[in-house]
Amino acid sequence: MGQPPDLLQLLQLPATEVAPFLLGALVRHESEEGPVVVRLTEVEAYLGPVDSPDPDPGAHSYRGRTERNSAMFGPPGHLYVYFSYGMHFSANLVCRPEGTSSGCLMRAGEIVEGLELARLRRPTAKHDYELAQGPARLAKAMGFAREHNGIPALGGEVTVTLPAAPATCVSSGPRVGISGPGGTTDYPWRFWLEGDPTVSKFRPGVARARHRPASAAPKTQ
DNA sequence: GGCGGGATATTCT
DNA sequence: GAATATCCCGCCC
Repeated sequence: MGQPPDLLQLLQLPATEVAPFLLGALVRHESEEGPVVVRLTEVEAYLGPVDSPDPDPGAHSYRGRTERNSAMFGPPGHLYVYFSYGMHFSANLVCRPEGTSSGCLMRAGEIVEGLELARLRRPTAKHDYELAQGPARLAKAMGFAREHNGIPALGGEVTVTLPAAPATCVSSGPRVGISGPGGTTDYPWRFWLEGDPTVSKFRPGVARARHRPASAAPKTQ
């Protein structure tokens, strides 16, 4: 028996409408090493390219389809897993019909099954609430990596199950780690379960001073 | 527990 | 060449 029709139907909608319903959802990944299940406590919504009805300057797909982001243009209910900062993976659940681009970034959650395996994958976590406290941590605890980009998430290796009832105590605010247009309070598309200890700590997406090669030092005159 | 800085590779300009 | 949907470590409260 597959998913209740609710979920696939829900995933036809833009991520901004889907996101709050994903709070409390269970995401199960059955790998060769064993199963791990996370209960989502924090997600972020991303919409589409500049020339779409819902342009989103913070979205990877804002400048159109590329090899990297093509999974976001694929069918809803699949994963978009991307690699960033040269070392981390993060996973999205793709929304809206094929050919359009929208997705929900899984930012944080509580590991509710497969704790031992999750601890092995995240040896630096001092507490269990840190195992999936952040998008790259969640992906690592779940075992999501490059090979999971574009695979179905509604059955098979990965399964998403909605909670019996939509979550209460949902808060929303600006997205994390995005600076410039699209990153500020104009787009309050980060959703989380208020008070849950597994929700990631926000660091405001302000541009911190960056390491720069000496050759790129600012001109003084 | 909160900060500052470094690390790392893929992408697009 | 520069930015990035981030995390970890060391240090300081």
